[in-house]
Amino acid sequence: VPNPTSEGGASTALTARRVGLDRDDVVDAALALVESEGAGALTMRRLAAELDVTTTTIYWHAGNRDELVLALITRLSDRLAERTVTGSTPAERVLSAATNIWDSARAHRHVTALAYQIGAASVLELPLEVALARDLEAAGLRGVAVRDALRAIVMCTAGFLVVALRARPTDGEAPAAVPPARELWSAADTTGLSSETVAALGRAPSLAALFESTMRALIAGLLPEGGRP
Amino acid sequence: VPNPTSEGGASTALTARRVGLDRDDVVDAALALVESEGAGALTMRRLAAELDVTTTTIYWHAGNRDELVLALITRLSDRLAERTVTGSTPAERVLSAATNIWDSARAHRHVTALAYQIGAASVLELPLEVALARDLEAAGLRGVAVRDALRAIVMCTAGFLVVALRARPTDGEAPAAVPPARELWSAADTTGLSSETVAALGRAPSLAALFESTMRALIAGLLPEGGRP
DNA sequence: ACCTGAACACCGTTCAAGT
DNA sequence: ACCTGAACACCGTTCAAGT
Repeated sequence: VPNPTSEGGASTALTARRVGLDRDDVVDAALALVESEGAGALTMRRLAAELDVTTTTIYWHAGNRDELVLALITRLSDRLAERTVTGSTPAERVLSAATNIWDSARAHRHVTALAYQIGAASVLELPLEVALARDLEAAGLRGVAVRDALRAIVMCTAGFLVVALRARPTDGEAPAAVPPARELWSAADTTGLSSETVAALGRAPSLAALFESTMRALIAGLLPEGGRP
Repeated sequence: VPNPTSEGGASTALTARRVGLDRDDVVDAALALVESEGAGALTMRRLAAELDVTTTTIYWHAGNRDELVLALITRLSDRLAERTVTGSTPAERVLSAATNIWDSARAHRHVTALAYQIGAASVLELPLEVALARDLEAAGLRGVAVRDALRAIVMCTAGFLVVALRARPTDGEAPAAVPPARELWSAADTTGLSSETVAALGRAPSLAALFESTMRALIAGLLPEGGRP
């Protein structure tokens, strides 16, 4: 039986062989690993195996795990295509810029979830936040008013994302057996609430639809004259 | 020198001594550990040491770590004092109920952060969410409209909380060296943005003040006639 | 029923050593 | 400069065994 790996080529020394690995290679491999299998798959040993080196080689090129994770988030941020903002009214354009953050995060759910974990979400989203700031200025805001409106929009988006990005059972991450909303609300003391409302509270809303309507309400309250031209 | 621990009392067998431990004792100790030192301090060995037993004893009483964490969150939820809702207009009362969630989460930051991690935030907040639902109905909403307004408010609050509850360097959790907003925005490509706005974006906002103004804007957009009586 | 001791299969990280 | 091998101090979890 032929050996498919490490066959052919000048057989060099058994130990300390030169692999020709780059820091970029390590970060790229780490990013690919997280994108395909989630943050839980990124262990130093697993990554080393993927690159066919020892764990210590990872440390030499990319530092410890925290540094590696930050590097991989920055790498994706650089790669992230600038999304275009559409809409004719200020409110519509701001909504579009916010939706870009929402869509981009869901398109890279594993890395985004990891970025949230270590508090580096704005490192990842920076270019999209800049675009949002521009349309906030175009809507008539300035200085701290832009800052406050931007942070409000970004934070509310983050709130939607923490539930949208939650690891599903199919992900392998095996989330704890937390009771679903239906069980929670049927067991709660809901005296004073109409049964119609209690029933509705037990059903999960459509996140995408709720995100849009919430953002519309929020943006209308944030922009001068509700963002109408 | 006198031995301060395990001295005095009938010296029983060296192994398999009856400790008289309860499942409640284990969950209480786990809760106390997380409240005082954060989720990172909750390891099975550490908890066992705290209770002066072996790790296997924890498993026998409380199951694995996931079950234990869920139990500890449920325990705190039961203990959480019902907070009173104040205000005369519907909008004010809804804001008060939302602020209760915000305040309660910050009063129990470590457990709340843990609950968010495993997606069990609404287990912890359930009583406060019920109170919010009541005032949403009092404001004239019904059924799915209550559900959607409640989820919007709760999710936006969650977004603020993920940054408010972020582990500080003083916590021992040693967060990764993610660059502060100032560095981020001064290095970003901010062409088209006024320098006044760029400077503002580099400074962190007051979270508490921003939470209140954001909630006011959101609630006004969510309630019929903006929540005015 | 309640608890221990030992073990298994993992982690991140460090350090002396090789080429 | 670049990489290995061995080790340290941790994890969660299981299992046979004790009383």
